[in-house]
Parts: sequence; structure tokens; C-alpha cells
Amino acid sequence: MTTRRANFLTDIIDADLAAGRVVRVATRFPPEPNGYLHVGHAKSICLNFGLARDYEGTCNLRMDDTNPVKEDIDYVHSIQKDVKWLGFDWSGEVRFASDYFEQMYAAAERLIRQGDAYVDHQSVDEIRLNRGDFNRPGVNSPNRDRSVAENLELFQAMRDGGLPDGTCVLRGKIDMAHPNVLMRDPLLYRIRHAHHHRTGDAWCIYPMYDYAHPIEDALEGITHSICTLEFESNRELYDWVLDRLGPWNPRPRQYEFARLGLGYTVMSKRKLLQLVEEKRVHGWDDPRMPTIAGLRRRGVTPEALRDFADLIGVAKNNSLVDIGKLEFCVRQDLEKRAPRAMAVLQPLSLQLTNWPLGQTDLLTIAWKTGEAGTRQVPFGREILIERDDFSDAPPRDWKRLSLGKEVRLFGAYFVRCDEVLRENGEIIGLRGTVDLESRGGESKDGRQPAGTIHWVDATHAVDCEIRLYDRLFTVEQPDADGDFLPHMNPDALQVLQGQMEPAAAELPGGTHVQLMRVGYFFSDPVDSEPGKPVWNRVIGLRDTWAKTPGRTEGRPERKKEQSEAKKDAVPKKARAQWRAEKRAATPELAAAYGRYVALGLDADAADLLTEETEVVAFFDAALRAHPNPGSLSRWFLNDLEGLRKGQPLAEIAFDGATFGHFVALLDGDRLTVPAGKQLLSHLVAKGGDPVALIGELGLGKVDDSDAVVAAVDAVLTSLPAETARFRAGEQRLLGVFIGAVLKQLRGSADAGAVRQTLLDRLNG
RNA sequence: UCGGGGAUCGUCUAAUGGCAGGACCGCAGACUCUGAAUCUGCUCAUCUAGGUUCGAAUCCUAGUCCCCGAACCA
Repeated sequence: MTTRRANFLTDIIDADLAAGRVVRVATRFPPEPNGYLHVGHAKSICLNFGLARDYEGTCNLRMDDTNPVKEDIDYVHSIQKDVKWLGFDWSGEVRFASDYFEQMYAAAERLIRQGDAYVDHQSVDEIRLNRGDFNRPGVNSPNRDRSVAENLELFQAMRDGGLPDGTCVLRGKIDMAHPNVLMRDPLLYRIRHAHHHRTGDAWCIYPMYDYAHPIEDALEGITHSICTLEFESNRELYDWVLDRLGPWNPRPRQYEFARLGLGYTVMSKRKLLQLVEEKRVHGWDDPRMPTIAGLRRRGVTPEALRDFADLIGVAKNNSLVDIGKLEFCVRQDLEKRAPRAMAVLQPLSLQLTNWPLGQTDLLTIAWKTGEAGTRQVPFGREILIERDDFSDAPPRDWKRLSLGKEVRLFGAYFVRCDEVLRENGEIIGLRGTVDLESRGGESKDGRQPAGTIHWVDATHAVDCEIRLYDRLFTVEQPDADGDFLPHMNPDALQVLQGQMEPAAAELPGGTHVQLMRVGYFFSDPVDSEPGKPVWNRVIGLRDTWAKTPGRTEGRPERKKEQSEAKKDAVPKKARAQWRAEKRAATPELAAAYGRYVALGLDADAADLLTEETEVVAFFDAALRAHPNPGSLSRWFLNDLEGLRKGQPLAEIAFDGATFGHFVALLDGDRLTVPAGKQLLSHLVAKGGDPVALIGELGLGKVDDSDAVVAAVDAVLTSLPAETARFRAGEQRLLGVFIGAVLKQLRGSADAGAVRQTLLDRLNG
């Protein structure tokens, strides 16, 4: 198993493997072929395929093609291309949801026969209306109680094709009052007389996502079905479908993670499609687009994208990732791989008056300093430098050319500026002299110029198109409110004619270079022609100079204000209030509350213990076994409540009386607190007799102070560095020692005594 | 309003009752034939309030804020 980043999903998988719930890991990446994949998908691809790789399992690529009106074969191809380009390979053939249509149909008939589905003839509007809303339950369809035979016949009729679209649907029969609206008799099949890119006209009914997806997963033997957070509510329905159509081995489980949110771009397929269709960008692979195709054409590498996925991790927090992290990964990767070349984007002519007319010097310069591989770079009397590299009023730390000052032209000669040529006040050229002794960039006398700049020889330079790309939007969250289009960055694409050194201009389409001191570039694989490359700027170099002169623009505030609806909403009814009302309506609870208060419990404890009658019964039984309400309520409320995780008391492995006996052991000083916690969690999970378990688990309290002293000494000698640090003043390390001692004594020693012994030893 | 999720440096993410760690960003310095890269150092966080515990980011209670869900979409 290769090393990997841990996240909550690897925790789950580790636990599943350890418990034997699964014997291998099978994941899947299930895009709908209705658009191009984007960088958010790249995160999901890296996750799913990465998990399969790390656990030596499998990952399927599956087209979720259940809606023929939106999907297209072109997208099927682009998706495969993008996944491969990212560096992943799927298990076996590409899968298609449409390949399972026959099995899904049979499964639907089974649901009907089981009484779990029915054909409904209500209209779209009626169905929506009768579904109710978050506050109102839905109402049953008049067709809900049709017989199995009738449903079977109607469903067959749906398939047979005689019914126009919208005539009727197949629905799951669950509960129209369910608090999860998705569970209110969800639609399973609808009629759509549409041509499917794969099944053609074989079908006129198509399954809905919530019905189809779990079946696809189960049929493929998927163990961990990973999707994004917005499907959390759908999981209940996913499980419903699987539970009624099993048994499955393995039984797939759905888990959700946070989709990628990235600053200064949009990620929804709808918005991306809109940009393409309205021709606001030049197609899906426009280098400004966050699509995989766009990033690829821009010159971002698969390695950089995979690094990025690793860097941002996987969790359930809604997050907005700083696009600077992507830029960091791109720079880091290109820094390693890109050869260096020179081009001038905004040329300024420099005439070298002491260079012989018509003579050219051919310099040999390494593609990458310190590495093998060189090219020839011509040098002559007229040199082009970057306009920004000359200043006639240089600031204090200026490391470039200025009047009377000398700089090194990278890999060539030292030059000095002697004269500035102007026209109407504007600088139109420079005259200067070259140090003929400095060929190769070293002077005989060992002097060092202030700086080094890039350049090209004017007579040999090659004209080439340079495309400068920038963030697509001017704000971090373009779709935070209202229309995202007004936030488009008009300067996201800037086209320049640059002058490039001849050797670099020969490079074929699809090559990366670093144009020195400018940025990383990629010769456009589509528009480049032999000898006429078009260069895309992938990303600029980090520029600590550009941002120094007071240009620190503050990071814009992120949008996180309350929605209008929330502002006016009445606060949720307090839970304490809810319990008080329940007590008022339930004499049994009210009586218990009075009794507990009379017993000396504080009002909060009495309140919490009287939320449900089963708790009261449990607590009363404990009270009979051990009449100490104070410690009983503390252990119940603080520990047992956490351990049972909402499980009904009736389902845990021990009863109230046992709980009473358990607390009595603690009060009788037979058990320390940590040992008690260990014992309690054992009791909740497996049950048993507390007294017997103390012996079995070795939890009995150790009163032997010699044993404590011995353990303390052992721990201190095993942690010499920490001991020294503690003595030097790091008091917080006491907890580490206590923990280690307790662990050694299996939690059976009194923590207070351990603490005191430790202090004596450390300070004495 | 009902149901489901989530809150840890500016950002992303760890810590599974025991030293709040890493990365990005930022700042400072070193080095430099790229104001790049590299190297060194620094700044910076547990949503709030109570409780349990020797010890709480973690367990309990109450609250606050954010996100998702009511398509014959996925």
C-alpha cells in the first residue's frame, strides 16, 4: 500500500476492512455526460481513483446517463479523455447506467409486487402540490392504493410506449408525511419519448437518479459510493432502495464529502455551459475555463492538478479554496520541468554603439542552468529589452537598467546605458555601450552589476503571439449573489506580439518553457504552427518586487452574512421549553421531575432526566439499586448519554439496575474514574456483570502506592526529553506523564495520587 | 419553519480525553547570472457560555452562525 493522506473516508475504510464489513475496496466515478469535467471533478477523480489505488481495489468509470434529453456522446468522449489525461485508468470497460435499464425495470416490478411502488396519474403540478413542504406534510395520491396487478399492468403500459410524456409515473410508496421531503413517495420512473445516445429508441421510460444510482452501485459491487455533500438527504432514499432490493454482497454505502469551491471562478456546469453557449469564452477548452480541457490547453499539468487535490485534502467542511493554492502547485511543478528561454513582451531598443556593425555573436546558453542541454542565442548591435526594465527615475532599490548604470544581459554581456532617446517626452530607445570583455556574463575584474535582465537580439528575434491569461472573474465569489456575468474579468485574456529568441520559437506546440523573469508558458497545442508558436501564459512568476511599493491590496471580505429569511425568523423553540411542555402534558414525567428535585438533584439534571419515560424508568431502577442520585445523574448525563449515541435505552446491553450497581462500585472506591469509563463503554457495547468485568479487564483499583511510584519512575526514565523540558518550565507536559502512567497501570490508579507522586518526583 | 450536515491560524487541513501540528499566504533575512527557485526564521487558530474530568478542540448541556434539501435534473 502506498503512502497516502488520511481523511475521514480512509478512517471509514480502515474500520470497514478491520471489522470485515468489506474484503476489498471498490469505488466509482459517475459523471453525467452532459458537460465537460472541471477541476471540481478532478478532486473527485483523484479521491475515488486514489482510494482504489491506495487500497489495491478498483474504481469504475460510469456514465450516469439516465436523462437522454441532456446527454450527448461527445461528452462521453471528453470525459474519458480527461480522466486518462489526469493519469487514471478505470477498472474494465467504461460502464453506463443505461446498460442496466433492463435490470432496473425488473427491480421496479419487484417493488410493485412487494407493495413498495405504484403508478401515479397525478399531473406534475398536483404531485408537487401534494408533496407538501418543509412545514406541511404531503397528502396521499388518490392512486396510492392501486392493486399490485393493476400497477404491474400500468407500468408495462408505460414501457410499451402508447402513453405520451407526463401521463403517469412510477413512485415509491414510503410516507407522504416523512420529514425528509425526498422520502415522500419519490418518483422512480418517468415517461420520456426521447432518443438516447446509447439505447436509441429502445426505451421510452427512464429511471430517476435516486432510484438508478444505488442499483448501479450494487450491481457493480461498489463498496464505498462517494459523492458530494448536497446528496446527504438522498442517502436515506439510497438506503431505502437497496434495502428493498437486496440482499447485496457487498452492500454499498454512500458517503459525502465537500465539493471543491474555488475562488475567482465558477464551477457549476450550468454556468460553464452558459459561458460557452453565449460565446463569452472560446469553447470548453478555453484556457480561462476551470474545465480540465481548459487547464490542459492552458498548460497546467496533470501532476500539478493531482498535487492540488492532495494539498486541499478531503473533509466535510464547506470550504472556499484560495486559488493561490492551485497557482502554487502549478508553479512548483513547472519550476522543475520547464526549460528557460527569453522573450521580450514590451520591447525597448538598446543600441550598443561600440559593437561592430553587422556582426553577430552566437552564445551558447543552457536551457536550464546547471543542467545538460544548450541552445545558441545570437547577440548583435541592437538589443531589445523589456520596457519595464529601464527607468529614468529609478527608485532606491532598482536592480535593472537606468541612465549611467550597468546591468548584465543574461548569459551574454554587461551593458551600460549612456543616452535616452525621446520623442515628445516619451522614451523611444536607448543608446549604450557593451563591455566586450564580459562575454558569458562574467567580467575580468570581478565587478558585479546591480542586476541581470532578459533580452533578445533585434535582428534575429522571432515575432510570436503571446496570450496572457488571468483569473476569469474579478471577485473571489462571482456567484455569491445575483448575476455572475458582471464580475467577469475583461483582462482575463490579453494578446500581445512578443519578440522571442529564435531557438525557443522553434519549439513545437505543447511545450512548456519559463520565459525568464516573466512566467511559465505553454505553446498552444491548437493554434501553434510550425515556426509560428502561440504562447499561453500558464502562470506568472512570483513577483515580490511588484507588490512591495505599497500595493498590498487587502483580501476582500467573504460573503457570510445572514440571509434575509434567517434575520426575520423567530428563534427555534428552546429544547428546555419543549421538555417543560412535554412534562406538563405527561403526569408521569412531571411526577418524576418533582421526585428528583426532592431527592436533591439540581433543576437542570432533573429536567434532562425527565425528557422521556424510558429514561425515567431506567433511572428509577438505578436508584433502587444504588440510592445516590447525584453521582448517578452525573454518570448518566455526562457519560452514558454520550456512549449510547441516541440509541434507545431498551437496545443497549444492560439495564438500569446494572447501571446502579456500576455507579455503586465507583462510589465505593472500587473503581477509578477512567477505569469506570472503560467499563461503562464495555457494558454499553457488550453487557455483562460489572463486578466480574473488573476482574476480567484488570480494572480494579490499585491502592498500592509502591506500584504507583514504580510506574511513575518507569515513565519518567522512558521520557527523558519531556522530563527535562518539564523541569525547564513546561508545566503542560504533566498531562503527558499522567496519561503514560495511567496507561501503564491500565487506568486502575487514582489520577490524583498519580499526579501528586509525579509532582513529588519531578520537583523533589 | 421541518429534516440533514458543518464550525480549528487570513486560507485548506491534522490532532479519535494527554505537547493544538502541517501546508498555502504574509513578514524578515541569507543566497542568487531570473526581484524566480532554494534556505533560515517569524507572525497567526480551537464559535460562545456552563458542566464532567487530574487533564477537554475532542465528552455532556444550552445557545450562535454557516451550508444543503420541497425538479417527471443529477
